[in-house]
Amino acid sequence: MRPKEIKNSLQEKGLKITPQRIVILEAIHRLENHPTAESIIGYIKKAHPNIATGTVYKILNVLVENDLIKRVTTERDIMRYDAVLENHHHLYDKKSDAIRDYFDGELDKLLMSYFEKKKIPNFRIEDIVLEIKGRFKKQ
Amino acid sequence: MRPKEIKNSLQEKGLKITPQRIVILEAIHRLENHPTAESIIGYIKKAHPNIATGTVYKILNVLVENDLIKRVTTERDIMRYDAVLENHHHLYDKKSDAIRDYFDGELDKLLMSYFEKKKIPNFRIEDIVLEIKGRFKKQ
DNA sequence: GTATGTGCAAACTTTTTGCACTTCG
DNA sequence: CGAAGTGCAAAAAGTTTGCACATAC
Repeated sequence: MRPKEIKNSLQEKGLKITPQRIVILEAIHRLENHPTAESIIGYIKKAHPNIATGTVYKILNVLVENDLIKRVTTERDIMRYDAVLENHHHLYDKKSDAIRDYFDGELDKLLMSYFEKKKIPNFRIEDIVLEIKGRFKKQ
Repeated sequence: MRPKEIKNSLQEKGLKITPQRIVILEAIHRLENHPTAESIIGYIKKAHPNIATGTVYKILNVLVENDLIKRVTTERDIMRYDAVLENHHHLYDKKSDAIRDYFDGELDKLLMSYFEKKKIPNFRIEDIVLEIKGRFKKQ
């Protein structure tokens, strides 16, 4: 994602374009493996030591509320963030805390047709994300 | 789950049977909607006001480590627990914080056969849980 | 009796909040 | 210029830890 696109995405949501927001969005796009607030702060402070921790948290909440980033579901009590907005799934390593993205359009179609036939009573599905848990093999 | 079964499940794991552990296991089985530590503590303290908060957290960790309960994945920084051990999926309400269980053996078979054909490179799948996000309809 | 578990309070970690100051548009 | 955003420090929220005492087996 280029700087121009980041600025546009903020503007489209009616958010002011500030250096802090740009830097945080860039960091989440750059950092692999669904960073925590802590790792985003660590990464950013190298280049921008004056940015405040509280500001990072506030901005992360604003970005989530405006659908510019997503929170990743985990079993832990720490929040992690994802810059990928297209529909995708997550691979969770059972031993390490690694989480990787998994894209599979064929699977998405399969699920869509499955749930078109089989409705869940009293529930309107908007979105399905698979938590695929297992182990990464050393390559 | 009857008291006898709870005791057996602790015993099978080589854990000592204590009143605190029994009460906590009962609470998680009884409380709907995947309770937080806080709601478990609140529920328990009504009948057992002397049980310590720290003890509840320690016991929850022991129970998770011994596969007697599971942590539920959420986007929030609060841990929630699940007493249901059989394979199942979760329905997340986008507006409230409600999470309901969803059982679907047909879906499980479909996914199993799908991933038997289509392997994920460098990953060994152990378990698949669907996060089905949407809205509960008022009935 | 001894290993294991509990109660309590303090510490720690992560996130939120309030308010004066600053900046974007 | 005014609304929105930031920095800072304090507070809140959630969880863990250490240690003396208690209990299960």
